[in-house]
Amino acid sequence: MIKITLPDGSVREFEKGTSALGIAKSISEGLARKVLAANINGQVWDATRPINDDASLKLLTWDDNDGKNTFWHSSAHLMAEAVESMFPGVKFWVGPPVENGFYYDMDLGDKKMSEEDLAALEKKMNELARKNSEYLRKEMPKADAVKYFTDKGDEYKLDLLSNLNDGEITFYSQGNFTDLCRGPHIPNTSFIKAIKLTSIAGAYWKGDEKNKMLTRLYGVTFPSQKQLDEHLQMLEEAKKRDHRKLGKELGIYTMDDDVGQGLIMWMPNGTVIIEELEKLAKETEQAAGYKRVVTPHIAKESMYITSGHLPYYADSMYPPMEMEGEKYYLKSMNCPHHHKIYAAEPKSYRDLPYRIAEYGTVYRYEQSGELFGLMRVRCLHMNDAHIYCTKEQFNDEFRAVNDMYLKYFKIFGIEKYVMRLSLHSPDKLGIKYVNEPELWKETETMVRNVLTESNIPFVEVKDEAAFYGPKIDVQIYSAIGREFTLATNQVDFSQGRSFKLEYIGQDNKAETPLIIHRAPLGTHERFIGFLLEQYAGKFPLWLAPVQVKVLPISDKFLDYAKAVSDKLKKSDIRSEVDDRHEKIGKKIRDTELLKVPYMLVVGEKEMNENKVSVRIQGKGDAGVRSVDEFIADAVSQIKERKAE
RNA sequence: GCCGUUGUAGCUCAGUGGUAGAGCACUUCCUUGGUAAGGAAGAGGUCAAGGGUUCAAUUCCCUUUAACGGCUCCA
Repeated sequence: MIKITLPDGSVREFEKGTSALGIAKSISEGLARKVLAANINGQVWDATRPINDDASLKLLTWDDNDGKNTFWHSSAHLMAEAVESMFPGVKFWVGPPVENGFYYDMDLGDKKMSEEDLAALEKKMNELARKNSEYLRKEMPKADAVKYFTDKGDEYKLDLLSNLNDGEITFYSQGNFTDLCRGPHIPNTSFIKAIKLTSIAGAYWKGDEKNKMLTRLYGVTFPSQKQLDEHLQMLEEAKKRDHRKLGKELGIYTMDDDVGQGLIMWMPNGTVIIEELEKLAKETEQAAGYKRVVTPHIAKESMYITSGHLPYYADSMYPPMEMEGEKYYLKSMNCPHHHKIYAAEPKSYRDLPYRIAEYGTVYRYEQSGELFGLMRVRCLHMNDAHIYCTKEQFNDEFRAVNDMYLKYFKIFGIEKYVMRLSLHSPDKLGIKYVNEPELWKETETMVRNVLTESNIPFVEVKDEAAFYGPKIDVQIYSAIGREFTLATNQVDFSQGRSFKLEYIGQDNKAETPLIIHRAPLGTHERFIGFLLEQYAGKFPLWLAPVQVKVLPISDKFLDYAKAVSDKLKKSDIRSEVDDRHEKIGKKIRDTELLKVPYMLVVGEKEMNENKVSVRIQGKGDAGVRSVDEFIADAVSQIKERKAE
């Protein structure tokens, strides 16, 4: 007999060699039908695998992440079985679960798979799933496994094997499919009730662009059709929030082939938002002791050699223009220009911290395949600033920048983000990172300490630093789930020396300042793209391009509507009149769809009493009020930058 | 940059080897209507661009270009 400790702490005895599934059955049949896998002593196991020693056990179902991942991993095997039956000779690489489903990478040889094959593959998978095939685990000596794949001519699995030790080799089979696999898997294929293959894509083998491109097939499965339907419904909803769709519908921005890829043209509505954001940034930065500067869009090659950017980023800069024997580059960052401003006048320690800010326009030649709506573009406007400070001042300065982020996040109601401490990778010193191991260590510790002291939760990621120092990135997710860096706060211990920046210390000796690069509002492009999705196009009053639309009941009240609108404009409220010859229902509908926060309906009653009938976007009729009352209220909401 | 898909009216999308269609938007007219779509008429397209096959190409093939889904990259 063995002793099994359950999650509630109770200990029960079972026959040696019983499985998690057997234990589930002893509790209830209903539970047993839901068990996908089990956590045994902290490790995820097959629910059917015999347990031979005392253990702690947690049964895993769809509601556990590990259970769900096991389900999707097993689905990937089922998909592979279907692919193998339709594409004989296919060689498989790996097929892991991912956030919303699973994929399998494969080499189809000279065969091609197109989206038309997906329906047939789904059908095949459904057939195979209904066979209730069990997932069978088999251990094998490494030598046998190597022989098996050598005979098969499968270089991919041989590559996987080369990283495994003897005694660790396990195979799983279901139906006619056998795969080298660590497992675990669900008990049998009948659990997989609803299947959707979502897309075909290319993916470099081992994620390295020098390697062969494999075919990656994505899918998602569920234990019931209802869950799949809900999932698909959710994806549809997410698409409605996509900033590219909303940006077009709301007249925020446009792009044009004649202008060029990734070059955003801000339309009047988008420009209003830009100006509001800049106003916020200027107020905030002025209060925090920043001075504003303005710098040109181009600079000579020599500056980017000094800065050290050219060797690292030449590929993603627009090629240089030649003028009178000099090469000029469009700037892809503002820092070098700002360093020149720092250097323009001698500095004493009394001048530090020296903080200069600019909404700088930079150009980056991003790879064409990476361009993505407003989130990844080639011309961007950065909420940039550089702080030059002493080592002693660093902590306070860096922390003040973090506080500024958090203040902004509160204004915009940003709650779903991840703070990422991005560190260097020691093996890439001198290649991707400046070769200063000691300074890296020192500054990384400084940054980590600021985060810890401020009680800000964060994750640490290696090999994501800037070439000149570690940084904190704020990671957000687009409506369709893509990850982006929204804002960034970086330490730079390198460029100060490259530019020979100095200040005279108390001891009358020249010192090099530390530099903080920061962009709490990121770029206009990415930030507004993010806001569009965050608000689903329903901007709070202070940001809304059109804040109020006055809707006359009929043309007879057009003059009154215009008078009301003019009065609003005098109080700096962005107001328009709907002067079309349409019925009020139509005007309301169209204004609702444009997500204008307030509609003021005016007819005979309102005109006679100098009032307006207020309607709130998405909420409906909010009653009659005097014009002055409405204005006072709106102005205070705008001034406070109220979230709603 | 790489793999795959797509490109038809301002927008969303049908359709076809014999020089194109809907809804919305737009223009004009009728209607002056009280809280999410009033009616009628009209205008609008080198069917992404270039080349090829064909008696004939928007449709089939090739190249280019752009967008989209991924991969790689992201100071």
